[in-house]
Amino acid sequence: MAAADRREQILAVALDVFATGGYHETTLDAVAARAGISKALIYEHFESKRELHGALLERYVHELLERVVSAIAELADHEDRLRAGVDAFLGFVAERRDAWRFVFRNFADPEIAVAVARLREEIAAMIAGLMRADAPAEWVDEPEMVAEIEMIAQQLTGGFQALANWWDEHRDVPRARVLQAFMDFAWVGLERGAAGERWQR
Amino acid sequence: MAAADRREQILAVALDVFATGGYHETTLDAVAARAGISKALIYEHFESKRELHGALLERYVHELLERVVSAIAELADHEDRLRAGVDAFLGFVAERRDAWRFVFRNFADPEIAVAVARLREEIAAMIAGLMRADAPAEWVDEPEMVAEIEMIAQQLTGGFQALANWWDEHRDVPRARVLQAFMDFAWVGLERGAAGERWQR
DNA sequence: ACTCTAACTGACTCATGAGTCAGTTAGCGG
DNA sequence: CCGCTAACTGACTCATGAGTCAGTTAGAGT
Repeated sequence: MAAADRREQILAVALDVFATGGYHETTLDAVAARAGISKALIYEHFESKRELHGALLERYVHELLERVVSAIAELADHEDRLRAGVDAFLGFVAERRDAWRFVFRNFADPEIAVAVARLREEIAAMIAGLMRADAPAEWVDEPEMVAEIEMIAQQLTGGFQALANWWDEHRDVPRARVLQAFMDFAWVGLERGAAGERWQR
Repeated sequence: MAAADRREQILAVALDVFATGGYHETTLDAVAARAGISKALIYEHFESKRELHGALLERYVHELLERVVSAIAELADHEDRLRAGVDAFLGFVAERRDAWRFVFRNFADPEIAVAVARLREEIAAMIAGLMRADAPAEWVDEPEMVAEIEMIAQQLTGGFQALANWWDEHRDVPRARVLQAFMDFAWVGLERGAAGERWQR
């Protein structure tokens, strides 16, 4: 078997094994066994367990981010951006089931935490943009309001993550309905915010 | 040192150590060192590492559940129940910081998964109750609507969890505001549902 | 002062899993 | 048919961490 093919096969098997247990729970012996090769061969392709794990992490976090970012790219309207970003995320969950589980299992990992924080900031900025449209600008930047925005962003991202994970185990539900469920839920809050109903105490 | 006191001390130290790393990341040697005792002494009080971990899990999951359930107990109105339950949960996060982190780190654990599922069902039932008030009863029990309700419940619980965790690192924000942020966010969606705006396609 | 026991320890065994190495095989160019 | 190298393996080392055991100490009761 050619080296490049073998490397890909090891990555594929490792993705699967890492996706069911976490990092500490999975052993390279198990990966080797599942791939039908000896453990030593894994070390021909990867320096260490960490490197193997890191290669997967980088590959799929990058892909996920890529999808979201490029989906958002040319959209200006806040609602369009949110919908497109979330839909792209759902696309990843739908098409890369193992990868999603793998990523989800590693949400504590620094690399992922950074990516999630980035998305959260994106959403926070979107909310701030909405608020600015209806409230005095300096109001929006006050620490009280900043905290308010952060809390909404936390709830949106946390809620979405839970929803995505639920969908992973209810694939019969069409993607469009999941997207709609999120938009309904998120947007009513934001819409209200946009209408200035909530921000003025 | 009396046996009962020592047992409590070990539990306290173990809570702290387990709360920073997960189960696999923490060693009993580390717990013993932090407690200033030998590892063997831990085994005088607990059968195994699992049992020590399990004792903590049971204690605090039980306490958390207790708080929520007893806060909800005598309330009938759906909004009151949601507010009281969430506030009780926040009380736990506020008063038992280490315990919250410990519990949070173990969200993958079956025992916790079961408890969370129970709370989620509680919320799903509440949503269904709201819907029933405004929509034909048989409509609510259709599989399509059941999925819809589950998705909302997922978002509520997932969003709240993220919010609670955020609060854990932003203690300066008053508890009442966190509660309000959640209620604002959740209730606009539910209120709309109650008004029958969303359920009739 | 003398047990007797509960609290406690240091030094062990044993299993597991990461990482290594001295090779063996297979297939391909000459 | 030979030899050369890339792919591959079995059997190892080594570190770590769970769990054990043969004791030692301290202090309460007589």
